[in-house]
Amino acid sequence: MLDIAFIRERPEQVKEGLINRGDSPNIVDEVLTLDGHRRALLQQVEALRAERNRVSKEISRMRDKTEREERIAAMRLVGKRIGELETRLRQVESDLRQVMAFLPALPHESVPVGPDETHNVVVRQWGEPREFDFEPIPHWDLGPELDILDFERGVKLSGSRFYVLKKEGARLQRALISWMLDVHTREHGYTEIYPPFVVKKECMWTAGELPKFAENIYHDVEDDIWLVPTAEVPLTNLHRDEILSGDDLPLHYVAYTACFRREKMSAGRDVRGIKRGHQFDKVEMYRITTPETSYQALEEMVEEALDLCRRLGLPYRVLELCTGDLGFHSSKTYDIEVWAPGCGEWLEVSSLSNCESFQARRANIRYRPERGAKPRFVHTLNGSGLALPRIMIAVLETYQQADGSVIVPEVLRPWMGGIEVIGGDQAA
RNA sequence: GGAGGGAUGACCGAGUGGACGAUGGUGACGGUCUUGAAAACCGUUGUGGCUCUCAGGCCACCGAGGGUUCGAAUCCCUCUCCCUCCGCCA
Repeated sequence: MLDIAFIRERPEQVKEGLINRGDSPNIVDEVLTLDGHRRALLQQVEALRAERNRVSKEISRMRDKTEREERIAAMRLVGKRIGELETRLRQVESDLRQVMAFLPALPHESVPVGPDETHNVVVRQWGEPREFDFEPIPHWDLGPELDILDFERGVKLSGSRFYVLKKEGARLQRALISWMLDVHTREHGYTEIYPPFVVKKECMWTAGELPKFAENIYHDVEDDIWLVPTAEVPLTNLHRDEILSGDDLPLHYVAYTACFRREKMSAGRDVRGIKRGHQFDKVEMYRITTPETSYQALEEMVEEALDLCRRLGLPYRVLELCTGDLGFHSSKTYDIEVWAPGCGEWLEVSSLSNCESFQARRANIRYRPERGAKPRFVHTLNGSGLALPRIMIAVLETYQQADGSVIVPEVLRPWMGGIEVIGGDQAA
């Protein structure tokens, strides 16, 4: 959600941001028109309410019965008028809220301007893709051959885009999750959170998922409860409607959740393998900061996510998303991609965003810089640290051997019960 | 699932139609006193909106949303959440 006062004062700047994103700027004029109506009505209503308040107090003190009756009759008319105006005001306010809800976050000035993902900029790169002396095979062949990944039974249970992990496959995922959580909590200073995996509709709206992305989220109609598409949703809502003390900031949270997405937008794409399932696991980093420190925090989060990739020995590149590829609620985003030699592509394993005050406004999360000072909106940041299926793909494909076995990266072995190789002689 | 009780400011808690944005207490902050601290005493201690050069003015907010009324924290309706007891259960 954008600041209505800001839109009022700098409409051209808002329009420019929308155009750079590839959105229509017309919505700004719509907002300004509704805002004008709203304020005009509000002034009328408030003037009448002030009159009613004043006269009602007088009535309570009146002795003269006739005069009293006269005033009550007069106020009855005023009340009726107020009621009419309030009805119109409510309508205008709800229209305005509705239109505002579709306004995306404005891109930060440092974000490269461009229409689509072809204009994203590679800002960092690390590691060399491994040289193979045999033809590396994709994980959708590797997994079933090792008997750690079962697509047919996943489909039998739940339909397309579902799969079953077994044996060391399941264990590898569990090891990765535990390891990531341990690194973030012990070394990067995060507080671990285990949130609900389903939330109320309100939480989806707050996080910016609704109303725009309703068709991508599963929900239960009977209880109107929604399955989280990312841990970012419950984490954003953790401090909803709170005024934090300046001393509390910055807050660093890390949470593991399963994530559920209907993937209606990408029907038919990436159907092979575990790259894009309806259900996937993710460890999510989340920070709440002051406005002054949020961009520094974003760089730190990127570094923390890259730290994991380096320890796993996975070559990566970092993309700075251009304005046209930016997510709805983000002002600046970096994507981290690792190389998967089997399927031969860069896989997005993390997306790190500074939402500035966009979510904070929707969620009404503020902080008091110091005692007695006025509350200000916080900045919120989120980033995967990391997304499991794609890291699994990269690990399996990168560390595969000619005999079809997979070497377990050294950093993970303590979480794998000491298993060094999946398949081969040590097969469980 | 059944029965009952509740939601008021940072916290506790009073308030059942008119001077209540809200008694009182706790905490916090400032001050007096003190060598210092404590105690005691005095004072301060909300959020948002509209208007506005400033000072200020006005409006709204007592879980949420409607309604009754000249006037609602207070009465009515709907919803949400919490608690207690019983039942069921990983």
